[in-house]
Amino acid sequence: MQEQYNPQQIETTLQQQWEQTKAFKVTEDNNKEKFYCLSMFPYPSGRLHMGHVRNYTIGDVVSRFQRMQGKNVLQPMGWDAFGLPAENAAINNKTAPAKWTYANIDYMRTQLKRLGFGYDWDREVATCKPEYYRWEQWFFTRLYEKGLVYKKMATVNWDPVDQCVLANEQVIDGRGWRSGALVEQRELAQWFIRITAYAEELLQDLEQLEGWPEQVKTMQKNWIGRSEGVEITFDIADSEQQLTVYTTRPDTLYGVTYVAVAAQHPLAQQAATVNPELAAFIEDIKGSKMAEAELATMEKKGCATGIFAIHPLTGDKVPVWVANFVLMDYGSGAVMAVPGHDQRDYEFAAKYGLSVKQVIEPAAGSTQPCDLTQAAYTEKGLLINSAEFNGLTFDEAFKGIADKLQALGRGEVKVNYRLRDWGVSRQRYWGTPIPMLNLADGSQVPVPEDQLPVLLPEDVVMNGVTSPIKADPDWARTTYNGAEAFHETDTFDTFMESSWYYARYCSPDHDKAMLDPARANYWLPVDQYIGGIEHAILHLLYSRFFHKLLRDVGLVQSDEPFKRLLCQGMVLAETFYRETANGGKEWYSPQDVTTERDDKGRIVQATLQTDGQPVQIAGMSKMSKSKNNGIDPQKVIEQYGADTVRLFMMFTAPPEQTLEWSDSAVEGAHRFIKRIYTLISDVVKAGPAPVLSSAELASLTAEQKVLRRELHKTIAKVTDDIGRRYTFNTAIAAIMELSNKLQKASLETAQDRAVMHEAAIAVLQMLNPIIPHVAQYLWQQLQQSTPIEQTPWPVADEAAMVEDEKLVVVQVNGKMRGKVTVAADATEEQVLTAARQDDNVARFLEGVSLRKVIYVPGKLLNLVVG
RNA sequence: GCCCGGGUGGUGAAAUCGGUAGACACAAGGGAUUUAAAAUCCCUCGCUCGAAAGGGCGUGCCGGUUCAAGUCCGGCCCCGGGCACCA
Repeated sequence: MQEQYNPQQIETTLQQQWEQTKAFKVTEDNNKEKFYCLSMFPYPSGRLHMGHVRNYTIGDVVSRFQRMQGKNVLQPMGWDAFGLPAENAAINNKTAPAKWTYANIDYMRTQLKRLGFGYDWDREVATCKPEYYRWEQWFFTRLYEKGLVYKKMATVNWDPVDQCVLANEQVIDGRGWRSGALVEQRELAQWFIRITAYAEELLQDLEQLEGWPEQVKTMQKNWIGRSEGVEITFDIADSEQQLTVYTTRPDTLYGVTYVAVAAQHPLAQQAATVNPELAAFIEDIKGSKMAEAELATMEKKGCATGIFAIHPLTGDKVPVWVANFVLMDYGSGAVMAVPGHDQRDYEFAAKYGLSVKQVIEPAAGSTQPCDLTQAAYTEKGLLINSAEFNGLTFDEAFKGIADKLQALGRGEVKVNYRLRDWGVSRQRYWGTPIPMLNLADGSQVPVPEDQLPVLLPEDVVMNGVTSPIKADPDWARTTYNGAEAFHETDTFDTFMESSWYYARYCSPDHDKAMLDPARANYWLPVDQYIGGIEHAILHLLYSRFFHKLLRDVGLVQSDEPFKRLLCQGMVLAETFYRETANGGKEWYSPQDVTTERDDKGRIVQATLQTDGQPVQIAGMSKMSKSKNNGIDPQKVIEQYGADTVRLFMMFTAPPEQTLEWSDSAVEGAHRFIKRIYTLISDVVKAGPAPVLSSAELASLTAEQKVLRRELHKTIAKVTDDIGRRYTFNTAIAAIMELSNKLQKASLETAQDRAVMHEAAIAVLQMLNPIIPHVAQYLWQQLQQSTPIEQTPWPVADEAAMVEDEKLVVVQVNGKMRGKVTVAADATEEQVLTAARQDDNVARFLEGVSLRKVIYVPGKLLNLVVG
């Protein structure tokens, strides 16, 4: 055994062994319980960042733990390889997106291997390979045949200078990121998948996801946004036309004083042809961005159309306005406005001098003041000014008004969802070509199955504006039934690829179908999925949707893809900057900055290493390129080894919380490994240890018994912390406490050594999922021949944990005044007697009478006095 | 703006079902070892009053429930994630 801990040597040696023996390759085995542990696959951006390291360390710890529980564990890895950054990098580096992506994958794969993650590398997938995306294309054509795919006009961000579509991310302050031109909204025909057809099931099935965080389920529920309301038809005055709105507050129908429509609404468009002021207004609001956040915070603007709608119950004429907060893409593109009982409508009415009508008055128990000169009254209450519905409650009025509208043929009760269909068309190159053909007559058909895949050319030159497959007139040209046809040149949203990769890992080599059902159904659903909270809605909802689609075409049997979900927090680091001459900020990497602390340990000054001059301290922030505060995992591995990085990640914060990078905490993690190294070293040096026989267990000294009790309590806690609670930080803390005690324990007698040996074995096994390299190395030093990851997890011995005494806290009026040690089976009276004998407790009982005694057995005694 | 989280010592955190607030670490201070340094080991460490025993205060802010509140309830402030074309 080497005197010094040498992580580089230990880790690379073991990693080579794992690679050569394919130590983590798995196949289906019906004699073992399966466990499918999946971490969200990375986008191959160039190098791993700390967020990846954290995500994959958690996954690896869970996988290795489950393996030691005797399960058949599948832990795969792959690449979410299509996406926008590859196109940008290709332009900047004068290369092709494919070449850049493959180079990144190769580099990042070596990084993952250097971290010692136990992946079955034979299952690796990259979504940009035809072997992968061909099945996605095939699946899309199936969905088309099932009527779940359709084409419609939808709005995109349009850069009028570069003549290209921009992602929301590429629009900065309303301008194109490259051209700086004011972005416009433009309508394009795009493909949609009918996720709304599954809205109800996606909502209902959240209930079976017991292993999901409540927070994520709530977010999905709100996103789907099921509501019950009434769809109401308004006639248009002096016209045959009609206008449809949806409302969840039909009880306020008598309070409607105007109707608002989107700029693209047919009525608005029509009115604009004869109304120059309206036409100018519509032109003006075309520039606003399409993000919902933008929409909600922007100034509400409107313009009267001159058109009037007829109130379906009163017959009154109400004006129709165009408003910038009504979107054509949502619902019918029109809303009824009740300024008396909706705050947005109220503000809009106030701004444009529209009338406000009160039709609800507060019911008993109302918490909101009702003063329509100040604000809308938005609570549900009792109806007034509503003809025969006066005096009714919300529920009564809902039904009464809905029934009346229905009888008049002017409305019906309808369940509505906030969820919108999934637009999957992207006007970019580096993605899966959409497998549809445009025919001469303007219709579209799916690419026939025998012509799949539609290949994306990889050897291309990017000009930064037009997609190479759009720029090349020959790429799209083909034939269909002997006639000329053109391939769709849009590609899929990259969420398409990430919506089913978890299933492809089960049979990644299958070339006859999307999945091999036998293998897929052995492994699926995923038992534990781990990834960032930023995916709580979109990716996880799309994957759940895809799983149901896969089920409905007969490829999988389960209803949900991920049984249990863990959302890990972000990784933050300190940020430092200097103001530049033009008032901007130049950010410096924390790795190039030296900090000084005051005597309380607070950072008081930071200087740049290269020039020794001070920099501004700007606090903790998510590791990012823009703040230049990313810490390169590679450097840390070179300095301390992969085990230290893994231990730091797991110890410093619970997995779902944000984690703050700290160089000194990394040092601390490294020190702990060195202490374990020394501890095992001492055990090895102390000489051979007998196995503890039952006779010896009976003859242990008091100290040995205490040590064994600590050991087995620790085993119980660590097993619960890793296996059930996923609080790896407290599991590690418990092992640290135990090892602090082991360090002080005697190794003199054979029996001492036997107890210590038992503890050393268990400590290494418990640490193995977290720091597998050094654990295996030390394991070998203890003359253990089976690789540690193949050994069963230690089991806590109940008999060893029995305590004969308990510490009971004594409170007087809820304040801690003393502690008494009593026999484990002491009665309440005995504890009370012991408490009264405590000097300090007695002091607080003097001169007052005991009114009440609360006793929590074996834990706490509260004496209420007065 | 809407939806979802979070806020505890100098710092990261712990307290699992309402029962000792601060486990385990980091930083800092003191000491041992060393020719010296590194490494290692030992001690102190929420604030405050006190020589000590011990007392008072303390989990973002205000209020409530309870024998007992970091934990439950109501209101507020601040920070973070998502908002449908970043992944």
